[in-house]
Amino acid sequence: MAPKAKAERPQRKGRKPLSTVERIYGAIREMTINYELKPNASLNESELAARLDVSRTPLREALSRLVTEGMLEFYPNRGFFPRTLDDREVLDLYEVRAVLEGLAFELACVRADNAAIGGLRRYWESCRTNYDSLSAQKLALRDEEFHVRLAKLSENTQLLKMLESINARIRFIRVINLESLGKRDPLYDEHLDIVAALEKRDRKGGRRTLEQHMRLSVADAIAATKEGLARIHLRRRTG
Amino acid sequence: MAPKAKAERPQRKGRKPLSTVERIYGAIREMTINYELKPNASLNESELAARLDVSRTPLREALSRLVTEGMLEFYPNRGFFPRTLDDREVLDLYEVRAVLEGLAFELACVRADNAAIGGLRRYWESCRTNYDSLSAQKLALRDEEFHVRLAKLSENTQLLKMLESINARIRFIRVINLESLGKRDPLYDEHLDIVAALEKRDRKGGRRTLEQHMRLSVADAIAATKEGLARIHLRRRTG
DNA sequence: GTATGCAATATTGTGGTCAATAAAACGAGA
DNA sequence: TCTCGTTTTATTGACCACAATATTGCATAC
Repeated sequence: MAPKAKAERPQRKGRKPLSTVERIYGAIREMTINYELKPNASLNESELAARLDVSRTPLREALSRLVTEGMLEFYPNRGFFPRTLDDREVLDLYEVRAVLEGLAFELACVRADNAAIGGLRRYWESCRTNYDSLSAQKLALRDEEFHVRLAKLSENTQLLKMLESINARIRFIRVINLESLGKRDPLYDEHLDIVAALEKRDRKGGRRTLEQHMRLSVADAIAATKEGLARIHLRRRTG
Repeated sequence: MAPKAKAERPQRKGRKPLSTVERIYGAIREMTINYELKPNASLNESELAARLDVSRTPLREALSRLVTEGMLEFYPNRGFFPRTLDDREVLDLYEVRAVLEGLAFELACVRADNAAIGGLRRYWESCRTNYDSLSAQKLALRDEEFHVRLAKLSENTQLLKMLESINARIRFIRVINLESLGKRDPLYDEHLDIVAALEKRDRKGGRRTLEQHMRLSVADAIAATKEGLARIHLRRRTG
């Protein structure tokens, strides 16, 4: 008999069944993003497995995924190491992020229709409510959401994925940065400026505004990582 | 006694011990890059494990790594699926790649010293030998090497990693593209132009040249993926 | 001939076990 | 008290077995 066809790919994500591995992958990802796992020290697989109530096999699969994502490092026979926080890496990521956002903006100028742009504007204007009393944490999430929505307008899936990955890795720093921000209005207005440029399809101008907006000074990066490390250390003491 | 310190991170990669997982990870990565695994069909873990002479446990860890890298897709209870080849994704990756290369170039203009730039020039000039008789495969590798070296001059590790990842994913397409190239001199000369711009620290001009150089037309992308799919299909019959 | 439900088969998911390796603790000698 | 080498302990590496799930094959009904 002729060889029978193998199983073809299932229909793309109707609804997610969410396996064990994917569940704990998300959980561990959140932990590393928030530096709840000691950076720079090997993490104990058995301990973590027990905490998550799974065995080491699926745990290691989840950890493996995080390796290529840059969340963890892996040393043979030594184990998985949560990433450390250093200003070189932060600066590097900021540089890449700025240029990717710039690309997203330019593509959005070309590809997004007015309705979609209107949606972005409405989203950000709706964030005006209680804006000044928001915690830095919440503000960071809304800011991130704004940028994600902008990126979606580019209609470039790969670009979106990379930006989301970078955003996750620098979220901790972003929060610290926003906390130290005295006045928040500039940030709010800059987003509106970006939307305005988008509406005018002003690729060059908008991109300039955006990349300006996303820049992180070396001094700020160093200060933020210093503060971040201190906070991680403190958290450890207090429990 | 005070709580003792946990194991700190080992000295950064003196030489790599290369564990089993990392070994097969690289092997499978190559296979997917070259589409030696049926795209769009679930791959059989037991079979592949036997072929690589390992058990399923380390195999699945390696496969998991490739998921976040975009090389494989994972569907719970269905298994791992080698990625398919579609022109939307190819175009997306090309767009991102162009802008990242542009960034690398600009950073290199600022950060690379003359000696390093000289090294890049010498590397590419050394590629002149037998240039026209090189296989598309070999040419693609040298081209990729050139771009990697350029990216290294940016001194941005994250950027370098992302570019390497993207390059791997589009290598197959690159080769097809290079094959259909009638005359190769333009490509060779463009690289020299880029080096020249770098030597002159001409950020804007060089970036323009570079992004021009890296562009892929929609038509070419469609043609290349079509050809690619045909080739994969053909290989299956004959091989 | 097509469809539907059930049985048989194949494949993935996960826990357990033990070997290999690294880290820690210990002890002898200087 | 420090250093070096040895023993002990802890942790990771990987195979296997079986459970959970999906896929295929088959038979019966319409």
